[in-house]
Amino acid sequence: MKNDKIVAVLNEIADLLDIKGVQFKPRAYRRAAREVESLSRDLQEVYQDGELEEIPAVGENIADKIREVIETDRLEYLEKLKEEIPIDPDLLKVRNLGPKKAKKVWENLGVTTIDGLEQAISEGKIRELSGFGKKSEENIKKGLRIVQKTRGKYLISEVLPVAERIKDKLLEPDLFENLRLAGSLRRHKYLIGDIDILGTSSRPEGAMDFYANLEEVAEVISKGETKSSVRLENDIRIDLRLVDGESFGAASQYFTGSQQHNVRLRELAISQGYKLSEYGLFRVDDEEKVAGETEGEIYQKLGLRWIPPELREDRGEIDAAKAGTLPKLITKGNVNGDLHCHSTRSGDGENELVDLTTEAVNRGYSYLAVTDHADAPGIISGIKEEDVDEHVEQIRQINERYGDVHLLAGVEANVQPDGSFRLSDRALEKLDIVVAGVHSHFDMKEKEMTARLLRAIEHKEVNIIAHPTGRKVGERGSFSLNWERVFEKAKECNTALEINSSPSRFDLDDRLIKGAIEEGVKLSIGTDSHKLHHLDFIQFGIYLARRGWAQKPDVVNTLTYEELLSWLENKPNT
DNA sequence: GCCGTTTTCGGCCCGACTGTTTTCAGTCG
Repeated sequence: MKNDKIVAVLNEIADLLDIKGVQFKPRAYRRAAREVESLSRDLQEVYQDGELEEIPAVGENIADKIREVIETDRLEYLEKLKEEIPIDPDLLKVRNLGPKKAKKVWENLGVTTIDGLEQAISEGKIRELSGFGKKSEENIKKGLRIVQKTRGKYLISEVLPVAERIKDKLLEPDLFENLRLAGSLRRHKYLIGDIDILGTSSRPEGAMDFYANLEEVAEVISKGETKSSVRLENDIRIDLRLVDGESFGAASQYFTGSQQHNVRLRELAISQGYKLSEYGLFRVDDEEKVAGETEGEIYQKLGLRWIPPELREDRGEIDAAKAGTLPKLITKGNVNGDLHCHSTRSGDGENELVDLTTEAVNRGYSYLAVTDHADAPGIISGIKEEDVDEHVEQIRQINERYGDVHLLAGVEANVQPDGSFRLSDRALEKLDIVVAGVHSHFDMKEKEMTARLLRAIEHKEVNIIAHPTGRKVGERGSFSLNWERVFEKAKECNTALEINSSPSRFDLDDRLIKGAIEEGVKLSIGTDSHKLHHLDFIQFGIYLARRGWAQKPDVVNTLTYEELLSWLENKPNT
């Protein structure tokens, strides 16, 4: 996909213009970058169809620049800017060093990189610059440590339990009347930068003191009466904001974000003669407050339905809220089963069938698919052709003994480089469900990889494509695929694409989910469980689905057992 | 540089905290 590259180019232009001190243009470039980022289409095709300028926030000038990058793989305008300002874009990722200060260290000290900044600090040069001092140096030094150590992001699966625990602790001594997790965590993004907590307290000073002195706190970054930030021992940062009860809704709205959503909302408020801040919605004429206690009344006063936090990304949700066409998002209660689990039959699986059954019943599931690895190169003791009968028989026996939940006999078959499978069609036919996934040869060219996956999608026994992009979070990128063709084929063949809920994968991601749904493709939420507690990952898959605007009918494991069986059998002949 | 129930020019979100500034600029969210 060219989109990522264009997004990077546009953001880099914005950064450099910021450093130059240019007004407003950086904002324009950033908005365009955001719009391109949220496209579910490949920019190459938008370009070929001559529709670049139909992308919101992309006008004549930016469209020209996108064209130049696509055609020549370079951009003269950016190259000139970089010559003029040779600052490495990574330098701006250092906290406490914004465009103005970056410009200063560059002009006065010739610093253009993170390494250069580190050296300038160690030589004591930073504190001598005008506008800088000992404290500034100290803060930049801290920022430097963070950027080098963590690159700043954590998985929701790591952060959510921490946030819940801190919130519970804060509630213990009766200092807060209200507490709510906000920010990207409330929007259920899978990567979280920091934890935002919002509260009300009649004793703000005591509340802030208690917070800053929690045993988990390693460092107090800032501390005021309404806002304090700390860093925990594990380096995660928490921002706590206190507001009055009558502003709690406005503050919830504001601190939940995203920033882009908020900017849009404020612009909408202005166009209607209002001013929106974290304190409430105010009429401009007489500064009268017209809403603020709940989020709902703010959206309502602006002529909108309340928007679920997962959708607040400026991806069309405001227009949908205006038109009353917001999706009715899938919920945990809609999910009737898990369609990707491993048992001890997979070499790397630890779940006994009996335990899986019990756990499925505990979760109120009607069915659970046992999709053990099929034999393939690199797979430890996968199911071979001659094991299939035994696998099926074992699951049938469990089903006879425990009537409360239906186990489905399945495999996770490896899609070989040519798109075929090692198990014969006869073996696959015997199974209730077949999940197919790519587990090797990740670096094929887009054309070959697309052909490989299309062949798997149209195989008459394949029901679900597992972890369709192959990416592993923080480890391996997606492989190259023509998504329009994948979506088209998946829809035509009634093959579902998986939302793999395992934190190491989170694949598909929200943007591709939205794209798939728009093309009419069915999705399946699976946990890829190898241990019993992995079954809980289903929650993260549902979060992802919600962020991708998924509704109940889009997801096959919201079907009842009978409906699911009929879906599994209803594969058109291709 | 983009955009428009403020339309083809004149706007572009808003506030808290910090530090170095002696009245406010810079950064962040």
